[in-house]
Amino acid sequence: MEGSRVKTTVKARTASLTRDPERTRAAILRAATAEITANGLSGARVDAIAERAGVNKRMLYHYFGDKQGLYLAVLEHTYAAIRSAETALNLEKLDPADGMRKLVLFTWQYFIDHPEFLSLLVTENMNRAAYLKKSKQIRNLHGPLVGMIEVLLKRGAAGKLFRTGVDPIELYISIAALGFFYMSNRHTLSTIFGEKLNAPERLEKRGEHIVDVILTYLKVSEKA
Amino acid sequence: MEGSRVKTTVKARTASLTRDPERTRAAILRAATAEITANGLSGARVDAIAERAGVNKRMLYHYFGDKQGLYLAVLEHTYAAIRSAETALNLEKLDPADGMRKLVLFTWQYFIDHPEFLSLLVTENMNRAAYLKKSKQIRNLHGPLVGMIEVLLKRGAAGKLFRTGVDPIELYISIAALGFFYMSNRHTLSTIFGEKLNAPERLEKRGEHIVDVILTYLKVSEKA
Amino acid sequence: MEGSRVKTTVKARTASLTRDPERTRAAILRAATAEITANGLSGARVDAIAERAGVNKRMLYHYFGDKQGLYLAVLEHTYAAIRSAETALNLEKLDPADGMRKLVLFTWQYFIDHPEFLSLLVTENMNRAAYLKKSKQIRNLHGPLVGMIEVLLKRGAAGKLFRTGVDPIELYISIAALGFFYMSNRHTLSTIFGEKLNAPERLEKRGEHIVDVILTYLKVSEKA
Amino acid sequence: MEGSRVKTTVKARTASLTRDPERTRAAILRAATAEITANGLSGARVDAIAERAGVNKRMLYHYFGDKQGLYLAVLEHTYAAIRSAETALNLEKLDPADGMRKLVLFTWQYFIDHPEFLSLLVTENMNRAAYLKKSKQIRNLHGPLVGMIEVLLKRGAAGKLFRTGVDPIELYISIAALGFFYMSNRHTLSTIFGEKLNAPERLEKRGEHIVDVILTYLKVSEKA
DNA sequence: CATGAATGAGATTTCATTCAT
DNA sequence: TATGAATGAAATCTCATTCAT
Repeated sequence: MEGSRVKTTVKARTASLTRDPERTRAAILRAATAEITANGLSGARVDAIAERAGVNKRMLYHYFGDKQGLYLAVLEHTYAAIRSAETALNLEKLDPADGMRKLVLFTWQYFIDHPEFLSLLVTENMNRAAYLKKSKQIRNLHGPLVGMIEVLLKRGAAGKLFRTGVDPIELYISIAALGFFYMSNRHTLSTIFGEKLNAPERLEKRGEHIVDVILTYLKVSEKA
Repeated sequence: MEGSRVKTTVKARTASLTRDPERTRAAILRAATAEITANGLSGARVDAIAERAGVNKRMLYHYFGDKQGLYLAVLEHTYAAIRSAETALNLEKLDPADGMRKLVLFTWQYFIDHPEFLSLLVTENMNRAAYLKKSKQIRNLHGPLVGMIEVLLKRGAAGKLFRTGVDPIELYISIAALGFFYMSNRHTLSTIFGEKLNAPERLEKRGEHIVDVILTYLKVSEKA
Repeated sequence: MEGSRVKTTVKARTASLTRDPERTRAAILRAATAEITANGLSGARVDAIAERAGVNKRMLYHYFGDKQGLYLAVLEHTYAAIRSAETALNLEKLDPADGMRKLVLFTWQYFIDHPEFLSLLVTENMNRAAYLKKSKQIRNLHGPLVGMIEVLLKRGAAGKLFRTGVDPIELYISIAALGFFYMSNRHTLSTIFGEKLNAPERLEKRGEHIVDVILTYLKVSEKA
Repeated sequence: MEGSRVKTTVKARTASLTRDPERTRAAILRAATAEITANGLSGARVDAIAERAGVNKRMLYHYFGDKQGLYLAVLEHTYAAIRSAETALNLEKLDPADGMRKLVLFTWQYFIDHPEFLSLLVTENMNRAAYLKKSKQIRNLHGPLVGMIEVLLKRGAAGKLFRTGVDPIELYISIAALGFFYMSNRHTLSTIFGEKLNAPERLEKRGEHIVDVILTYLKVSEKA
């Protein structure tokens, strides 16, 4: 069996990574991210990771303990990246509608640019978030995100621009959902609908649609 | 490794399934669905499926060829179920807004009631829809769904109830997205936000939110 | 490293052990006993056991779970053998001195005939009896042995043949010690003393010596 | 597997053993003794030894060649210690019975105080004394011990205190056996008999028992 | 149709030892 | 002298699949 694993040709071991621990570690992490997001945790092969990274298999164990430890490192690294990018948005300087639009588009673009983030979330949910629950580092990362959205909503409501009573977590889940599902399920969706959802113009159109849905929802004063 | 596979106690082999081909086949399919959706395709164990089904391992091969064949059967069976349920909705008899509300709530409820459907889509997307592409049966299933939505939109636009120019596929993806993402990612979302997204009252609230978002979007005449 | 492992040529797989589970299980157990007693638990190789047994390596895991499970089975099997042989001695029919002589000589002869028993005890003590503690089966095996000795001592004391106040456990340990140490340490002892302790006439002489030491101790009425 | 290896926390590397060859060597030897006696030769880990010793792994190879060389050094060092302690007993000044008692008690106490000596003998016997045979140094160490016992026996026989015809080697083996087996097998013995053989008062009682057995044997004039 | 013992290939992990710095 | 990253070989264990009955 195992007919559906994704294989990749060996990365020409750039300049033979001798005696540069930091670089070796990073190479392993990068390779593991690629292999795990392509094949899932149980589908990922330690051999393949080592080969991709151009290092001896033994090194994975040296740096990360075991396959699970490596996965956890990948997870933490990947989560930290998006949350740190979000924090850099500086939405507080924009007016509420522009701030929200920026957040929505950023989120959408991030999903497009980082398919490994999507895959990893998918994998981790198949694990019932078992690893995520172990990582304090990650769990503490999300207060700022919610706070950011709360401020936008309050300012929008105060200026009579947005409806009131919106739950920031519910809203964020919707913002993420509209982009995440489209990207993470693009293979089956493209197949059943017979359209190339991956095409650049299609992606741009989708981004506008998401902004439209979210802002329309926020701007209307009365519930439907 | 393999610390995160989900195991289940053996299902009391109901009256020893000897000499009832149809029942044996169904038992295998049910067991395979459970095992695969719990652990993914590469995480699923043939032994575990046989044990769950209470049949001899050899039977899997007899009825389904190999693990991949079994997976394909599970996929087809699961997809056919939702599409057939949708067709039974008879939306054409309702007014556009009620019809849309019914479709949205049906979809949401279906995701709640059929976690195996979500898991299977997730798994199949990790496979880049390789199996789905092979199954003509499934691909031909989706014309009616799109047609159904198209009719609702046209009737709503004609009656000045809905905005015009809405792409039915884009809309369906959004309807599905708002529920799918919430459910499929509930483990990580619950963890990072520290809330129990699975609680019944939370699920009901989410359903209303989704209806709200979709109908608000459709009813507004001008783009935001 | 690992220069001191004991290897053995493959046992001609007698009549190819096809489809005879009981025989396969027994063959594995026999091979495991040989390999583990020759090399210790950590020195024993699963591959070597499979080869000795003439079965596929996979079978060890099929029948015994893992290497530790196999070791536990070996331990239980080996312990049960000596205790059952002891019970068959029927010492109650002999007069106390003859009974004691018989027990001592039996114990000594058993150690000569079953070097695997000695090796296994040695191995298990290096494990701090971790496996033995887990096995209720074995722990419950030793009441009869102590009882048997107690009866002999009482009858001997009642007949003024043996001294009084002898602790049966302490005595049994001495009986075992005088033979066990000689056999289990024969390699180093032969080396440092430059004598072949393994020679048959030497073994017989040792048996008489042990009987002499134990019976002299028991028969004397006053403490030295 | 490897569920039974004994691990220990790192010994605070006392003031970083840089540039003190003698100290480094001694630290390695001490650590190796601990690791090997705890886990056997094949169970001992080079990494663990280095960590225990607080030195770089490369140093083991520098000083001792390889793991086997290190083991041999441990063996020689440990054997030399007991033989040198024995020589210091000065038994020739005591009357035969007191001399014998002193030797017996010394041997017993030495086993109590030096569990690493017992473990090492056990390990070396599992190796069939392969290393010991290579070490002339050790083999030449034992003449004096036998001589010492011979003198005691002769003096005792001459004074009509001891029986005649006692083989000093056979006797020494018995003296050692009565203590060695009790200590080396204390884990399994404590388990099967359900008593704490390791308790201080139990150890003292055992010492008296051994003296009793040996002296009773020697003092009786007629064979049993 | 049904069983479950058996297999071979390959997965993860371990370990003594060497090498560049 | 000292470091610890790096290695290759080999160890334990897993898994889809086949085969004798």
